[in-house]
Amino acid sequence: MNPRDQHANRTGTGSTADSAAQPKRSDAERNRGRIIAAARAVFGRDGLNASMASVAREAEVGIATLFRHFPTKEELVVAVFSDRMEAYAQATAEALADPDPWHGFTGYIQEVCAMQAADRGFADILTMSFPGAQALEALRAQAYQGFLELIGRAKDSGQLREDFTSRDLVLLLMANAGILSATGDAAPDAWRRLVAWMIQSFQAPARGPLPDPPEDAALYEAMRRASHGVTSPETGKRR
Amino acid sequence: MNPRDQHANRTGTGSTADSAAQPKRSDAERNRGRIIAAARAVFGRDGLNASMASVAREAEVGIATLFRHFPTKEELVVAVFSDRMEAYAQATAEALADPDPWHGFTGYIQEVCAMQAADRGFADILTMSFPGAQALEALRAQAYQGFLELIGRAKDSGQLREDFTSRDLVLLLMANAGILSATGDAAPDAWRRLVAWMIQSFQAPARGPLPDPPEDAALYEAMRRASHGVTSPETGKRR
DNA sequence: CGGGAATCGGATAGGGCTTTCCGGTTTGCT
DNA sequence: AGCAAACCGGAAAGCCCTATCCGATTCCCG
Repeated sequence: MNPRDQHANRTGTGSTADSAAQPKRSDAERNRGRIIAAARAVFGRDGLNASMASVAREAEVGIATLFRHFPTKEELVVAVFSDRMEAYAQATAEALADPDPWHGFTGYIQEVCAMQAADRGFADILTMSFPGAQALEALRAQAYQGFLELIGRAKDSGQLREDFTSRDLVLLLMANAGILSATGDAAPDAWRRLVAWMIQSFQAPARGPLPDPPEDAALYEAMRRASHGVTSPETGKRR
Repeated sequence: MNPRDQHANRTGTGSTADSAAQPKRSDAERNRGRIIAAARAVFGRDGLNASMASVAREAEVGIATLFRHFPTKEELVVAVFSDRMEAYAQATAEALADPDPWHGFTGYIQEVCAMQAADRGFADILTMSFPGAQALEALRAQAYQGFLELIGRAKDSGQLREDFTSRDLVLLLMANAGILSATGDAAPDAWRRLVAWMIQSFQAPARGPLPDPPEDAALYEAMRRASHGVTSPETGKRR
């Protein structure tokens, strides 16, 4: 209808930033940078529930400018967190390089939880799934594969309980997100204590039986649902 | 100005319900019951973020009727959850009656976390503080005292790690709330696995040192802040 | 059974959120 | 310098939230 409606989706396939795909006007390029920087700050401080308006305010651009660059909130989230997700995936590689399997395993868990603590938005992302953002999900899958390898080595070395599952990391990430969101910056190091308790429990030998972990499919479903309250205002019942 | 504006605050001092303080009209009494029953169902299913409108809809009363009975959302919350809070406080008494200190201790933790899982609203309440609701806070304090006693006995029996603190229960409740809110009913038993991991880690002997737990004051501050996004819609930034 | 007061409940205020519209401004190229 | 295309950003639409207003209804008591 309106010839003005050709939203700028030439920047990429909707995934991460191709950076210099096509030269845009200088002010557009500059504003894109300001927006991403602002979003990084705001999401990091307030989590993914921060409003688009607050991002625009922080970036000192109009709200419409924000939506022209990122037609949907999810696209902004992907643009902002693709690099953190890369760091997340790469952390498994570094953990696998550790000669001590147990040290690599525990170090990885602590590192990931520290990343959650350092960036409230990233903490949300790790417990959500965005089926539409292939770039993000591919990196998550990559990290998952690396973690599986990490688990195998730690079990083989006899230092990780045999009944530990990759789903237990997901549970820990969800639990950690709960502590982070509850304590906020009133108790910024509280999460370390939880992680320490859990890691000591992961250590072999087992101290007792455990209830079965949730199915992979169930956890995926939960993560997929969680991402649905983010783009549009809270419906008042989800969660 | 308007002679009709004398909102019914004769019901009490603004705290909990005095129940049968003053005989009201039969329809008022009936509606109060419907509202509380509806709120119990809605908060239990959707958590404290459920809207007042949804409670009114479930109760099949007008929105104004709801607000006349409970002028603020917090008052409704207090009225609905005071009995659950009593059960919470009483659970410590039952746990203390257990001849095996460790069994009493672990049973209590599992019981409380199960209460969180069974009622999403109560899960929220346990990680929040409502300084204005003396009744609720008194019960919480009572439970806290009982738990301290439980801790002492479990430590004396040599089955609980010496470095366990009452604050660790708060952390566990926050972590559990995180898992519950993330998994929803996609993985309704996932929380049991977290609790089992944690309890096994609490068991003596210690497997290693732990980072210091957060200060009591810091946790209280966090719980106090958390309760602020509940009565009015999320501001999106909250300082 | 009738009247007055207590109670009900839809409409409304006022604010936040995401997303769209469109007149005004800036940019880059000639 | 000049001009068209690209871009900006405030205002507004549409939805959900808490909380209030006020005409219509119901209850209770004499």
